[in-house]
Amino acid sequence: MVVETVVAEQKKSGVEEQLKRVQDEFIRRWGEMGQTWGINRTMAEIHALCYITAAPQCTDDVMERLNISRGNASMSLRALCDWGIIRRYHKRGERREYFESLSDVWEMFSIIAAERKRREMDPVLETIKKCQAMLDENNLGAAAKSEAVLATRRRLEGMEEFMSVTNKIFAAFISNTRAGLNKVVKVLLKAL
Amino acid sequence: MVVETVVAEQKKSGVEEQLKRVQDEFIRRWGEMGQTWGINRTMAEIHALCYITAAPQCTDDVMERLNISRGNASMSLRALCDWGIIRRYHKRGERREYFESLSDVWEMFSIIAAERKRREMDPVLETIKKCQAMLDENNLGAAAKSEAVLATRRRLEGMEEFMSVTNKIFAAFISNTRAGLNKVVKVLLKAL
DNA sequence: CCTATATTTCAGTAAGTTCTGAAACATAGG
DNA sequence: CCTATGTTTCAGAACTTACTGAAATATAGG
Repeated sequence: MVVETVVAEQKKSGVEEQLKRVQDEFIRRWGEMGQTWGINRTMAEIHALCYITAAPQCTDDVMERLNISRGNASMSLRALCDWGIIRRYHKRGERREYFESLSDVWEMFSIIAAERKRREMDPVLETIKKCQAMLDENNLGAAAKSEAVLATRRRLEGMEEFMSVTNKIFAAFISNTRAGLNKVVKVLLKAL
Repeated sequence: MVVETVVAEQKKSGVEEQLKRVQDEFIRRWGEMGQTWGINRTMAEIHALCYITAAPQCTDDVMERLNISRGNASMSLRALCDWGIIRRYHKRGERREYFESLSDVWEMFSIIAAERKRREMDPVLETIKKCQAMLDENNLGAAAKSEAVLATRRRLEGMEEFMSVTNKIFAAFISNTRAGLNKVVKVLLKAL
């Protein structure tokens, strides 16, 4: 009886350890990826932790698991909430706040894509348009036909075409639900 | 006659100034965008300069135009060549080296996408697969059915599905020519 | 109102990155 | 072989970003 309990506990602990190793592996890789996409390592790691554990984590959980200070945890959690890819979660009767990740990866991607489109792609398109206006015949008169001006115009057009197509693709992803996205992806993969 | 020449020169100089303003605008914006996508500002600016001028630039051109040191210019130009989005260009009878940007934006994007897929997305997929293996029934026995393990598996699967679809889309873009890409994009945009 | 607990803020510091400038290197042409 | 011209490298400086730890703030519950 006693022996059985011990064995069961060992088994359980073995599984938990393995689970922890799996989580650590995932968290590390996610953090590394975040960095190269312009999200800082710690924020990416916190998000990975919330996502992979599939359970609300409190500030102390995050601090202990990732070995970071309270200040850092607090600020990074807030930033992730601002992005909208984790949410505050209140446990009844508990004082402290918990945080949980969205569970749908497609939804997270949509949120991130929307924000990056707005902050980084839209301004580029705007700049291209502005540059084109600056080279308009109205502004430049006959000189608008000079080879240098024409060459610049061609370059601006090449970039504009690319950016506006990319922008449309992003916009489509953003405005679609999971189901819609699946359809899109299916169509796309068949066409390729 | 003399007067006419002067007027012509003034006009020309006006156009050149305007062209320079356009280029500066484009370069600035491109540099800003690069930063948030994990490419440093200077490298992005050098690339923008080569692209928008549509003419081979030498090291001194780059240094003067962007106000950077010779060392920085040299190293950044090399890095851009390594990426493959600008190329060395030898002018007959000239000692110094020039650099020109690829002219096709879609081709540049393909090159960048290929590299980022290889360096950042493939490792994540690999890690997910590894994590899944670590939670296999073979490794964990009966405990593989515990709720915690099942929840983790579901999260890994969600991420795997997303990453492998994204990966396929990237792969398709990478392996296609300009014409192929256009077709893909058309199909996609119609489906949305 | 007070205490215990939880959270946020922020000045200072650590870590990381980008850049400069000068020296070393490379080479074409005399 | 020497000089003139151009390129690369790299140690250290300048700058930027991320993090800590402690103090300030907030608030539930007695």
